[in-house]
Amino acid sequence: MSDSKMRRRGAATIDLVLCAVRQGRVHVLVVKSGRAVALPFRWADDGASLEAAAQDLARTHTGHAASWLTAGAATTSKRHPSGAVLTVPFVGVVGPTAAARAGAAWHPLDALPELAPRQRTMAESALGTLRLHMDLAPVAFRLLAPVFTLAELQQVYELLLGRRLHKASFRRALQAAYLVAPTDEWRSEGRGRPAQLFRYAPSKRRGAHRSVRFDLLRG
Amino acid sequence: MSDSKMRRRGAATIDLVLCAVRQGRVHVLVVKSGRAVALPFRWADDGASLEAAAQDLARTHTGHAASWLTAGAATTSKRHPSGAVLTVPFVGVVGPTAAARAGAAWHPLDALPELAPRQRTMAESALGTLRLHMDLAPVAFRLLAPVFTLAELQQVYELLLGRRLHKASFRRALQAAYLVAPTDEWRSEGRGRPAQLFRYAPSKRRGAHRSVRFDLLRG
DNA sequence: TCAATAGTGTCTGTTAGACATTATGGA
DNA sequence: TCCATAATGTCTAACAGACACTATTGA
Repeated sequence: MSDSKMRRRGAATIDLVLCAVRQGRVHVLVVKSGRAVALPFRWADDGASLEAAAQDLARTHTGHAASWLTAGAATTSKRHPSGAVLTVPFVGVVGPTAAARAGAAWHPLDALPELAPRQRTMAESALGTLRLHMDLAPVAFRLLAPVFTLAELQQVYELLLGRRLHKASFRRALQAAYLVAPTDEWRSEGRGRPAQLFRYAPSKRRGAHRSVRFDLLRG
Repeated sequence: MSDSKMRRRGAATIDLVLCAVRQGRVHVLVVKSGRAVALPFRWADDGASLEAAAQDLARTHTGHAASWLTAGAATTSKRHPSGAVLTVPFVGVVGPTAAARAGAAWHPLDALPELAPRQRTMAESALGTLRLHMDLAPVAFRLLAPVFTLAELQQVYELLLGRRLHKASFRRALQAAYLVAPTDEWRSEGRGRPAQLFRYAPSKRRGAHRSVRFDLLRG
């Protein structure tokens, strides 16, 4: 590899903010390097595409590729002594079952550990990035298992939007958007009536897929 | 400068999709190089920030800095023979009075000239980028002069959203959002009653700045 | 005057959100 | 049986969109 020679050719790094919902909160993946923690990052090799490199980061630390991924605005930094390098920040999501491998850990987004200033900024803006894309991309659904209850889906929407939604209105809007289809499975969660499981199944049929609107309030 | 040596250190290029509204249509700035046309681009110098470099591009070709600017997702390309380089695409807007300098020209976005495939993709996605940000950033207002009529503002919204809006509803939503303030100036445009001029003046006061919602249709 | 555009008040069908009720499981 | 959660029906205040009307200029 002839380390720094080869790798410096692209002169860019990939930083990844990988998000998942665990125990009702948004978590981000961090890697432990000695005593400190940091977001996963790597040098961009010349060969691979940037997105492939980011996916490789996700696979390395969780065993799963991100189920949705987007690149953010690149910035210059002085991370390397021999000159400025470009940092390309990625924001991705994985489902709730992806475990952190050795050396990595999930950390609540609303109580981040000590991070480098730039990485802290990236992590804090990740939620806004997800919110920005959730109307046009299936971000919320990629944070869930392939089948899910409507309560789980509503919880993800509430986490992304940062506010409580109204249950009946949420389901009406969902129905009007033709985004989910019921399965014939049900799941019993402790007490109470079992919930029907749904899957993500966007449909073009009649009604031209109105995007899900939520001015909804309260619970 | 010892050309390629110095400039290659960052190994990245800036591409700029600069947008403006002229004669009721969205235009993008292109530069003529010989017979072909291309989007403005330059190598990223080590010293300047990427955004500063993009602004420099705007100033070079129009004399004005972009009044709003955002960086998109970086991609790798093979533009340079000595290896892959990163391309950081910027999307920016300028007001309606910015003129194209010699060597550059405004071109309608809906009838683009022959461009390199990647640049064509960038230009075509620019409108989507503006639409994505217009709810959180004053994109629409930066496409206008400091003072403007409500008809002009509505036209910009219609261009960005790609559909006609309802006049009365548009103004009601605008009032509820506390985004504009009237001036004491009026402008007479040919026949008809003169229009009052407004300026962008977002306010936090009561009603917590509900973002402008438009499910509005028709004219 | 007429024509053209700006700006506003009123009406109505639609719907977000509140509320109540039924359904179905576990304890 | 009681409790907890799912799912759904009904009601109402709010509002998007339609429409009509007034206001104010140039021709």
